[in-house]
Amino acid sequence: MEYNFREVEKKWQQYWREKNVYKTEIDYSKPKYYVLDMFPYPSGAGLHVGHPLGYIASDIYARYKRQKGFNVLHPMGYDAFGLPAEQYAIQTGQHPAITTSQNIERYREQMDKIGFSYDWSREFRTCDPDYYKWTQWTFIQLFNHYYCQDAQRARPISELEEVFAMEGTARIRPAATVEISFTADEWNRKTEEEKQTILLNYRLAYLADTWVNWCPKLGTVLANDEVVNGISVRGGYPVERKLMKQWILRVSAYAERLLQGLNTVDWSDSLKEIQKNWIGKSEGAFIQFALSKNNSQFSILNSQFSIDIFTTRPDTIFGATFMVLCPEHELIEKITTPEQKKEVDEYVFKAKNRTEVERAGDVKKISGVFTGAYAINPFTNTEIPVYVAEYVLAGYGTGAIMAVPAHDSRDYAFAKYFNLPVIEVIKGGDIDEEAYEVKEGICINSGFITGMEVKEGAKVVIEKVKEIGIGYGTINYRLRDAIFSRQRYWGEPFPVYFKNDIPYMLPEDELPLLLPEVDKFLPTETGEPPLARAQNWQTKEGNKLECSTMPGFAGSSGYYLRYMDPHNEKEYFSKETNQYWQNVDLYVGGTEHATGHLIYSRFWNKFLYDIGLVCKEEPFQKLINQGMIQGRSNFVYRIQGTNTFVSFGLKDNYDVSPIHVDINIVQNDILNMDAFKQWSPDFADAEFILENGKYICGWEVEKMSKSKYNVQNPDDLIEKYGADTLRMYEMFLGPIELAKPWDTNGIEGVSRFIRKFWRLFHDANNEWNICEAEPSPDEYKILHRTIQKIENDNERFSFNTAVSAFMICVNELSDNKCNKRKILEPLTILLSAYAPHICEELWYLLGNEDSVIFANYPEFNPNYLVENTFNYPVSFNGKTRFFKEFPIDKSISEMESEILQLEESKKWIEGKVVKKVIIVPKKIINVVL
RNA sequence: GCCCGAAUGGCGGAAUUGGUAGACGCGCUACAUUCAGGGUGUAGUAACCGCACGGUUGUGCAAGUUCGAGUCUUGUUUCGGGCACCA
Repeated sequence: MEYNFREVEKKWQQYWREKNVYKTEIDYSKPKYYVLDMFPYPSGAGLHVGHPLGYIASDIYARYKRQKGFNVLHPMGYDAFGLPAEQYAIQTGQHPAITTSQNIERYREQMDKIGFSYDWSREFRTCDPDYYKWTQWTFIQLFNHYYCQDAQRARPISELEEVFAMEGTARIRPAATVEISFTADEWNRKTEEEKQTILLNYRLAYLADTWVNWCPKLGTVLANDEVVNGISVRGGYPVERKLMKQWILRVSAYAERLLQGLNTVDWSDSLKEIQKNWIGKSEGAFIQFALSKNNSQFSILNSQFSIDIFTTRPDTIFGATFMVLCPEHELIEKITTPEQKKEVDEYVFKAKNRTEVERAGDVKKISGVFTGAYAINPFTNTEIPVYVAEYVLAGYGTGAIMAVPAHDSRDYAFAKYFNLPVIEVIKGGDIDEEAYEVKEGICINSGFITGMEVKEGAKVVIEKVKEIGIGYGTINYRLRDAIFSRQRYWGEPFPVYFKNDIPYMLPEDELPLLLPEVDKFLPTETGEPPLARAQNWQTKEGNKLECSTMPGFAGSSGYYLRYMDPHNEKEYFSKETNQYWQNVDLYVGGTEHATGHLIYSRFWNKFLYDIGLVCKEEPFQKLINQGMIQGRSNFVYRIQGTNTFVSFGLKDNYDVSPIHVDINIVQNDILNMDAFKQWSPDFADAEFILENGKYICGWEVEKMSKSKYNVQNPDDLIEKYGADTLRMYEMFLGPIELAKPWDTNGIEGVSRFIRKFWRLFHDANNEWNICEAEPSPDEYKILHRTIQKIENDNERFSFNTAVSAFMICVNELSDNKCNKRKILEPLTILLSAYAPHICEELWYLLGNEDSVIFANYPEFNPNYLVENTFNYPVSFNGKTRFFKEFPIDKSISEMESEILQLEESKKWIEGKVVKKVIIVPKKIINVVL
């Protein structure tokens, strides 16, 4: 009988579900392996073929690892809080929880059809109170800790309070929002409120006024990685800058460790590079420039102020001929002279109110205004003018710079525009033409560093400023703190209440703080977030609760930990489960999370590491980025003004316009003309100009989208070809990490392979036909070459070449008409990671249901001898099967009786009667430690 | 502008350590089975010259190292990705 994939796949999926074969428990007799996919946000559109690509790869690897004797944790869940469900709720009034549940149901259905080996008993959603309780709990811990820069780790805030009471800020260096100092006496005299306000300056989760990306259309703030070119990633609305009181995570405190940690993980270089750039470490100096006392009536006042700058080029300080402040700089109003005030105020007002889009729009346009004030270059002792300009950013360094026009192109352009002096301080350039921006060379016109190499000069200048007491060498990071408040409904409520406007944490035993019901999912009339609409949104004592909710990345930052112990009601996860599962060994997902989720998660994990909750500092040991699957659109060509369509090869002879056509009515670029006529009433009476009797469509690679009619739904492909074929074809498309267009054309090849594999076990009349004879050396050779190749490919995640190897193997066996059990049986195990359904069925037909697998040494090839062997139970298609090494000098019956006497074998086989013993090459299931 | 990565037939892509380039699949061509279609099987398929034996060229482009380069070095072009007034 021909292979009936519909029946077989349904049968085994049901079997796996009913018998819970993929349920995973801690098992100290086996080494652990944790394979994780980036869990999906369940959108209304369901899965398209791009989504499962990574899931299939990780599933293959998980199954492969199980065969190798590892205890594999392979869970799945949903990132369920988020904007789309809320936007939908605003439009329709339907509660986001309902939309989310429906979408999840659809996702689950689609995933089940692909035959994944997830342990679904561990599933949870980030919107489950049982889960977000621990998101809230972690937030409280962040609030209760500060970052000690000397110890390079988080410490309890209570320790800081003790130090403050004993010796003030004199000797301690906590990471802070603003540098402040006070003595123990001053601290002890402060009121409780004042103390709490000061502590916010140090907490890892703190509340502060900050410039945020405000999206008026969405009515919420967004994190930097949620904004691209001044446009919101979700929805594509303009984003502006606004000063607001927000919860913020002090991610920047971990900048150095986030950077160093990259050296210890196995990620692609490009991904590490992205994170490195995002963290943006630069070494330089912090230097104070005193303001000149000579200018105007502010002279007395000015002597109190200095302009603090950060520079990576202290060696060029002799060329600093002016200074620039960002428009947000607090010094501006204090130093601007009356004559300049009007102009400055206007400039600052305009700059502050410009949206990010507008600002980004004219990066090249030079603008700025003189404040009337002068600073003093501490080394040349000359007065240099102070400007305000947009090209200096508030969020980086100190928001002020010393401008060295000779060696910085932006300063150069600014100096030329305002006619400011340009002093060359590094030899080699032509500063009449352009700025000479090199990082090496000889210093000139530079007082005591003249003649030195640039690097040496920088060192000497740093020593000198330190000596005078106006600065020091320092390291600056571009990584900014993460704004953690969202003015939305569908997110985790903060476990925070306010007393006299000071925030306090709820007691841990009152968690979870449940998301309240509201009448509408919109902000209130007074502009407060939706939670302000909730009845009695206050504590038992009547204190006001926080109305913002947490952002999408809150729930996804620590979800991988919860899978270890998902039903624990007392803890996030138990120490024991964390000790066993440690961290994620293999994480599979898209690069788009490089500067978002993957930074936040690492931060989250490092914090939990500091407080002793997790045993590994890095959460994801190896990471694979599956490439995006692009769409492959098909086109028909209509002759202008007619309803006649020209085939691709002839279109150049006519004046045609291309029209997207649904890829579901095109096969191998050949249009199904009848289906086309039915596709849209517009085309009902279409006529065609054909080539060789066929209508050939054109094609192009584009983003997969509904409007381009190029979305390929996995369900349709499974219906037509089966899950095993889909799984193998997605792998066959190309290297997992490469972006590639989806092209259904090749799927026939894999489908053919599956049928061919099936036919190996059957005769010409499709009757079961397996031969028990001893295989020939040539046949063994085919098998063992394949085992070797697949093992190799699996280990280096080269799934596309592995599929090729299977095809070659089956072609060769089929050429030799080889239907020998001893060849096909091991192949079935080998292929089961890729095509689990057909292999499970064949295994069953082979009569191997309750079987013991023996591994032997193939006699003909000593290369397959492996020195260290272990007797492990192996898991194959979810069922644990006993694996025992088979010495060459014993007969099968001898081994059979030996194994049946073993206590362990009875345990492993769970009381089942062992019917038979199967011999396979040991390499397939050997554990290599 | 800066930082990564890639470039191989009509197409997707192989080539694991510098050692027969083009595996495997799609598509295409021919033949067999068949009323036909589908399916299956067999043979061919980088380009050029040649009936054929065979020969020449060939991994974006230009040089170099080497007995030998798709692979290493330098320069260059194009495409993709990241960052983007980051001082």
